[in-house]
Amino acid sequence: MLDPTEHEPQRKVMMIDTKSFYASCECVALGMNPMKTMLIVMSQAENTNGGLVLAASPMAKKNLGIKNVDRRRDVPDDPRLIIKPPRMNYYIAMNKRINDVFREYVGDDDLQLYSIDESLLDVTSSWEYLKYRFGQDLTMKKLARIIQLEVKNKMGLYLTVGIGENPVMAKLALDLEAKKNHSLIGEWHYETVPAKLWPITDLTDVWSIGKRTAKTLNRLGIVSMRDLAFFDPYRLKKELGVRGNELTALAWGVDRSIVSHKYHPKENSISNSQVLPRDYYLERDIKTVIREIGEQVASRLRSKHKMGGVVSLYIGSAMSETVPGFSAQTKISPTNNSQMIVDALYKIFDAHYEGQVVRNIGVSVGKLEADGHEQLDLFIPVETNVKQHKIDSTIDDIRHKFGTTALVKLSSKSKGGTMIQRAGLVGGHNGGNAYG
DNA sequence: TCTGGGGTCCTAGGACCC
DNA sequence: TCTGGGGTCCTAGGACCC
Repeated sequence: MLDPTEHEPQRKVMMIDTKSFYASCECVALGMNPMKTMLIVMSQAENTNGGLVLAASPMAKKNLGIKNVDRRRDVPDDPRLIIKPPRMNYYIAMNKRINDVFREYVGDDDLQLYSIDESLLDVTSSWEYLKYRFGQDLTMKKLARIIQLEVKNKMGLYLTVGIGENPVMAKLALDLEAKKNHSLIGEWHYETVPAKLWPITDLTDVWSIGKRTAKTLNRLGIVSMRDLAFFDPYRLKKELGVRGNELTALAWGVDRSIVSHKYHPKENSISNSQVLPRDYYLERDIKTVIREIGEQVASRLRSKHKMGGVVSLYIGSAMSETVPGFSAQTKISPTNNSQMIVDALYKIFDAHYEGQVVRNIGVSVGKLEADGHEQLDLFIPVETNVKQHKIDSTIDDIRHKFGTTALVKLSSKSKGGTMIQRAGLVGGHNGGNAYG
């Protein structure tokens, strides 16, 4: 077979993440070295049995065997271990500083923020400039080292760098090689994919392949990435639809997307969800939490000046419950009004609820659009609409000034409410300030 | 894993229209 | 009516990632 990747884009791409990001940020805040300190960041929400490990420093992982998502009870009682609550806003600020460093090496168009601790850099178009600046013998590995050192010197953080000829290859190099190398750098090319990717037999190690997909592939007799690469692509397409095509490309390290052509995924939905601290038996209590989460989502919509046109509710049953949970959604006329969103949630709930014992509740609002031109619902008197808007804005003001707990509706103080315990959370983690 | 939380994308199938 | 086919919109559910 001729080289099927011969005509694929050959660019200079890096996927960079920060080693144990949250934990490392806490280490440097204490003036300590992230690679030499045993530290974990642990949330302390009521419903996680007193805490959940969100990040562990390399030494905490290595010496104490702590893993992310461990529970408090799994954490050994060791006097050397430093335990810190999460401060999302601080991590967001640190992430911004790191990306400011990246902008010295690539233009804005060639930088894509992938997650809170991962960024994609395409240095193809700045390569000549970079060679001029750092020497004609510059290589991607050398450049990775230069960037690592700058961030280490400026902020005390250690970067892990995956280098590839396209975004997905850089991501694979990061996940599958860089993290294991002492240099914290991994470099892949199309030619090295067979040696580095194909031997993998635990398919879930590969980005975008989860447990279910791995199982489906196994069922087709595919037990390694090599098998995947050579599996009949037409049959795979037939079995898995477009996903089949994506998987074949993945096995060859192929990805035709270009960073500077990145499409800006417009924010499509805002959601909040929680595992309740105990099983909920009473419909009234369940509805109280639905209202709280609905109000929280509505408040986030308003602070982003967005309105949502579809509301969805997810109810998860307790483990002991035989009746399954449900999720359902409904279209609404676009709004960010708390009462309208909660009303829609209640309508969904009433239509589907069959008395289940509940442990999980989620609310999502989608079809977002900019607010400011809200259609007034013709069936509600104008004054009511305006008045409701005023009430919501006032509540938001108070929450901004005094924190989320300052104003909790009376029913939240009943047994069902969880708002008080959850106050101050950002993205489900403790934001470390009044309002995220 | 007796239950973390926020988010995106894809698909199947039904309703409805031309 | 034992009737075709294409397109769009909508909902429920699945899968995966950080």
